[in-house]
Amino acid sequence: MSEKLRILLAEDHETVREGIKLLVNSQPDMEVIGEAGDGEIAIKMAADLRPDLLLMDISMPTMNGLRATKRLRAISSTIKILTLTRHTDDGYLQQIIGAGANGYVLKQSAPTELITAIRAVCAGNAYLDPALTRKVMGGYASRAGSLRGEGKGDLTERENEVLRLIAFGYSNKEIGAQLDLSVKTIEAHKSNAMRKLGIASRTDIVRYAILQNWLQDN
Amino acid sequence: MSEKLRILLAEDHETVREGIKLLVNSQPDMEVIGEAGDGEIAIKMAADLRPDLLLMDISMPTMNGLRATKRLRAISSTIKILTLTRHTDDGYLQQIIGAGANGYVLKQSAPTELITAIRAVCAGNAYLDPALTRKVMGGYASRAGSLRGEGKGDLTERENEVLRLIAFGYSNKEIGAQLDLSVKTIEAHKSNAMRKLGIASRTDIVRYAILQNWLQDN
DNA sequence: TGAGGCATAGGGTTTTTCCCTATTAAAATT
DNA sequence: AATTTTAATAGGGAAAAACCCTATGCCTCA
Repeated sequence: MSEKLRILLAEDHETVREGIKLLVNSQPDMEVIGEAGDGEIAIKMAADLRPDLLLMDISMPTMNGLRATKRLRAISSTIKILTLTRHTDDGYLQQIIGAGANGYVLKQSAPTELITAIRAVCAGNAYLDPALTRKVMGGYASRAGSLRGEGKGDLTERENEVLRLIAFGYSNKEIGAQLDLSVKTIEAHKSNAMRKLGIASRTDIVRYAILQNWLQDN
Repeated sequence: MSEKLRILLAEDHETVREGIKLLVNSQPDMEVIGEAGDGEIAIKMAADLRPDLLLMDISMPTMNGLRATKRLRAISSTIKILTLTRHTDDGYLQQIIGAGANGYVLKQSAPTELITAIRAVCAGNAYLDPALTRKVMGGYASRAGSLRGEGKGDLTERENEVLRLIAFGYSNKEIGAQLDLSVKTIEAHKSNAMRKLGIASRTDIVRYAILQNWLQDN
């Protein structure tokens, strides 16, 4: 019990990041050894610095936390991943846990929650924000098995791109113009993506986009 | 130069709030004298504690920062208001300044930015995040006069309702069914709202909805 | 080497949106 | 009190967009 827990911090809002850093560093047994403002940089730094734990915001530009989690898991299975998020949605939780995260803390929660979570995860436990535990207990566990493994096949880059633009309010035609593709191609991507996600309406696309954090300011 | 600057902090994410508090309190000439997780509570506390400055997140539940700013201005014209936000959009900036805020800092900016802003605003200056200054200089100043005062008339309840549902991906027909109105009525509300806002496309509606924080998770 | 996923796109039908106009009631202005 | 403006409702008809079905190269992987 001599060394401090070495923590890598990935969060795109600098002010928030600084706050978390101060909080973590105020703990006697923890230390922030690096910071990244983006998922891509985060995994590079993780590969390099080999932290005990990567504390990561789920919604970051370029590479979001979900993809970054998968990517890092492919590189290392020992580095712990604790995700920090605003989302209380079950589906999202499912995804991130499935991707190999060790814990999930809400930004809304008390700072002590975060510290507790870091300790728990570093000790080898899974940590779920108490506000979410109930949800998970109530039904999701049963479905978890079926989701793990095959999942509902990931969308391709193009499909994601198209859905994102649709959610933003662009028409298929406008998207076609923007990507220099025929409207028909856009329609096909849209339709395939929706089939894959098992959704059927424009509102479902928007809902999906919200969960993916595509509809933030910019 | 004896007393510390007394700061009231309004921000709904507790982790973020704690971070900012640590940051502010780490300054020798500043002190967080109260915290609120919601706009309504914030103005009550402000009336009570009479802080030098209210540092407020624009996007909070119940009463958002924009409304809270207007409300507080009606109570006191001496308490400084510094808004903290993720939004870089000009229109929003316009609104919040118009409502009587003294400064506007982006969450993305460096923590020192925030500290600088607090000092500037408390000294009686207006403070705009450098990342935004250029935008304001480039064209908005000219339009500002016309906007101030009559503004682009607020939307009615119905109009807001319709725009919100449109942003969520519902078709005019679906909205009509939901509100038990004719499609034609929905079309009219939509069209009027867009004219009032000076916007022309579906994407503008989505952008507006994002700024209104209508498209958050739930 | 063949099965399936991916990216691309056309044809034709159905659905939705857009533009203009209209009625009534309530609110603001003069 | 009379007039003007705004809000909420809605129709008709033209234009645009979305939807459903089908199709073609191109890879990859078993």
